[in-house]
Amino acid sequence: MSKSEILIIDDEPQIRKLLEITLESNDYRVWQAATAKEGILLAASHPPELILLDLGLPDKSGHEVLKEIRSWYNKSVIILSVQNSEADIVLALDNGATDYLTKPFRSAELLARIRSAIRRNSTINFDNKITCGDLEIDIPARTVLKNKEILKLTATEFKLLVLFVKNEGRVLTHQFILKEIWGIGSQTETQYLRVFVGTLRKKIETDPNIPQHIITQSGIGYRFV
Amino acid sequence: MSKSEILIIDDEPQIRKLLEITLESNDYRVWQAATAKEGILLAASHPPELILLDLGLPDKSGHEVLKEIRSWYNKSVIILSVQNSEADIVLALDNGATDYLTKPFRSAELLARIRSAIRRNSTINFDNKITCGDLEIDIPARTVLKNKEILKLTATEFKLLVLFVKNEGRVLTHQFILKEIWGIGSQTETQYLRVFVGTLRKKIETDPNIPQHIITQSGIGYRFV
DNA sequence: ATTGAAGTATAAAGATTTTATAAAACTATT
DNA sequence: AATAGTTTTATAAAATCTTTATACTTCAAT
Repeated sequence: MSKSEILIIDDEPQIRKLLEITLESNDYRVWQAATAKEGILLAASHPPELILLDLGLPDKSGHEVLKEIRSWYNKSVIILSVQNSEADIVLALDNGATDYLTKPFRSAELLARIRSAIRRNSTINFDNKITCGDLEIDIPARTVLKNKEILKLTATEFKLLVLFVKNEGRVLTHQFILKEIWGIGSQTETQYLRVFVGTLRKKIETDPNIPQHIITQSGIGYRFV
Repeated sequence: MSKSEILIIDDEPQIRKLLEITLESNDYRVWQAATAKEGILLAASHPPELILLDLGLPDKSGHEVLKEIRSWYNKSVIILSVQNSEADIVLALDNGATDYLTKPFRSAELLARIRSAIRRNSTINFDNKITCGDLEIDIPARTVLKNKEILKLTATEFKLLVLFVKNEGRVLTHQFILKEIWGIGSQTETQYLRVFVGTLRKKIETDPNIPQHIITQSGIGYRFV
């Protein structure tokens, strides 16, 4: 297996050097950029497995870089930020960052988070057609087939199903699902979710009384299998 | 590989000598201190892989030494104490001790505890996926696999398991666990803990009557291995 | 060896929380 | 106004947590 490639976008040479040494001695192939412009170019010309992005760049804010990159790059991006910049971190996570590290960081932690982020890459499925047992979901066409029969789902039901399918196997908390489907501000309306899980089960489960796809985790949320 | 260094802080010369002989013949490099002051200085100037700390020191209580050391030292500290001093042991464990031994101790047990404590140093885990023998725990996905089979845990059982796993090898006192899971205010409800350890054992242990993972430390708490 | 005390394990009853479901009320679209 | 879809409300059922009761285990003192 070839080495995983990591792109570092950070303007501080010492940090880049430190990261380079740590990563190369752990068998990663490292690319470096000192400016936002350079970083975006490198990421585009040579998409790496993972990007380490400093938020404090000289020519353009890290947030802008993240947004730009995210329009075509869908692997992991870990944010590097100084301490006490929680607002920055929250913004970055909302813009699609995978994880974050605050400087100074211990190399054990850095490496663990990188491993975890890269592991996640391989499970992100951006295919437009997803098959899950007897279900077949075509996201752009907005159609769902169960045993080759077309199902009629409402907009919300479809969004919910796509969210479940994209996170197959994971337990999604009520909060998370509500945030994703209804937006922040509706995170306490657990009852919406119950109603829609109910209608979705009626359509996708062979026996809605014994759900095989949408599993309840009482007190936490749901898991799709 | 160089020898692991162990610092002994104990005022009794016979005990120090006994420990020295046992440890050096098992390929450890031994440092010694007879007083609290000396011990703290040595630990600071030359941080060892492990500290063996006697609670009954002449100049300062072992508890104070532990607190002081813990502000900068994050490797394992094993407490040496006389028998029937459970209150002392509980206090020390809550102050961050890793494990304890009551004098007189058998050298086989001493060595086993030391090996386990040193192993712990290197496996402090920032990773999100943790493997523990036949158990696989994915914290963000909130899933637990036993021999690749998914286990269904309730919210409280999962919290408890995560706490145990994150402190693998450490002795956790009842008080500490109750505080972490049920919050301060429930620290006297040891019975809750007994019930939940029982249900958790039923799910994660191959034979709940002979627990291999959650070990009872009578009068003190539990240890996860 | 027997007893008693302290600590532990387990089952099960009771209380509480969470979930599922139906249905009513509301909203937007045609 | 009819329709489809969403948001609320109400309530029964299920799951989980708390509490109680009881039995077991360990170990020191008689």
